[in-house]
Amino acid sequence: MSSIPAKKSLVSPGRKPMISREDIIAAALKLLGPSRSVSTLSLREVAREAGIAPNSFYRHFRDMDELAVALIDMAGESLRQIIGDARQRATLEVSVVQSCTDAFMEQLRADDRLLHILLREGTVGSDAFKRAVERQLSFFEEELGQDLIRLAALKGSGLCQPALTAKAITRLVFTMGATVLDLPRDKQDELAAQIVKMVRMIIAGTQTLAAIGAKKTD
Amino acid sequence: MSSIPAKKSLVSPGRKPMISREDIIAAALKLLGPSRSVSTLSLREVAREAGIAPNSFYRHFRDMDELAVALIDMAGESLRQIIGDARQRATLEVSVVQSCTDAFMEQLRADDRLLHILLREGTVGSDAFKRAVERQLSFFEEELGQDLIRLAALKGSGLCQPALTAKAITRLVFTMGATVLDLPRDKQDELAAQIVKMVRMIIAGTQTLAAIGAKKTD
DNA sequence: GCCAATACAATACAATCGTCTATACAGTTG
DNA sequence: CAACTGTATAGACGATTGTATTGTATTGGC
Repeated sequence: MSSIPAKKSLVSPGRKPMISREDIIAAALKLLGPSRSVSTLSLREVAREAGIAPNSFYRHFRDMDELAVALIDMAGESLRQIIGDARQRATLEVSVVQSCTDAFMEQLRADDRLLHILLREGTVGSDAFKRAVERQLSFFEEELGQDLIRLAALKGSGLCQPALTAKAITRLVFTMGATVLDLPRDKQDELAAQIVKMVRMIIAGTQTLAAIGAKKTD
Repeated sequence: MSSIPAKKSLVSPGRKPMISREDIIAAALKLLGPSRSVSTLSLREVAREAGIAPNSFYRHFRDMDELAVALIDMAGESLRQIIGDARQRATLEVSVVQSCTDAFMEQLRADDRLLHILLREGTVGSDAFKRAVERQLSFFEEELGQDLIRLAALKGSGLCQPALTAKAITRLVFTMGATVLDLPRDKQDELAAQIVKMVRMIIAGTQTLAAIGAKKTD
């Protein structure tokens, strides 16, 4: 992506920046929590937390919306990294599904603020914000779709509309994940188990439909 | 459920109310839209729209939060009514799934503000608000679960964990519905078709898993 | 007709918001 | 050294927020 002060001379005369984009992002993250969403953050509040004057915010972001989009992009990249790792750790013993959902739930429980944002704020906020969330979700769907195809080929099981299946799984897991965040610790495991079952249900469904479709075309 | 001035003398001397709870709710609904969520509404704004002084708002609601919960409850009841009708209209020709999702999508397209709220604001807002949404969703799941059981008995097909299946379908349809709201008219039908397929996928999955489970216990 | 109860309006308050202008500071460059 | 330049700050503006207080209009029962 591109940082805001796009035009930057090779040497930079003038006062050294006291604060970076990342510092502001960190400050914003510190303010966020289970009962505090990005859309309720004010510019002044973030600036206060970052220890800068309200106006200094503008040196790094055009407005709060741009900060929000930056947060979403970070969240998406972070989670894809995590899931990517989990994918590679998956063996023939531990299924990809189990491995990935485990990683997902672990990250949920780690109270990852970035993940919070990605899960729960896709439906409110500015258009730019919603589009950013949608983009990250579609990245996920794409990767998951590839996974499903690979998995089906490996196991020789059918696969009905991989893209659609990936979309269903992604959206379902993300909403369910969002509700997990509001649950007390002791109920989280229960819901986590439910999520895994739901995913298996969808996968079983796509395989069954594929089998029926194949039979019909015989 | 209960109006705010709970203590009401049997006889009521005094000025007649010029405005009702419902008027305020109507004003709030008029302000809402695709790019305006309940959580961004201010008390003054609603009062202005309703044509009353800011303070008069308190005669009917304790705060904006209570208004929001009232909206959610209305939305839930409304949609359940609609789906209930669709359920009864379903014949052997037109499946319950098709009939209900059709009714759902039709309501979506009708730009029903109440439905907007229910779909997209479950993850932000106050605890009371989130709990209200969660409650309405669980009502849905309950009814859908009964439907699934009836359907399975009728068709003689298996059914693996009806409650879980109902939950998966409900959550998936609701999130997908929320993304439909942000789509241009011409893409909505496409996504609507996808949703139906996803639901069929889950149902196929639950039946398959039930069959496997039955075979195992043989 | 009067009284008490009620509903609403008017005004005001402190707090917060985003943003504008002007200014002080810290480096680099000549 | 002085001049320039980009950074950060200070202060203020107008707007808006939720709410407390106070006042006024209207109604029904006596």
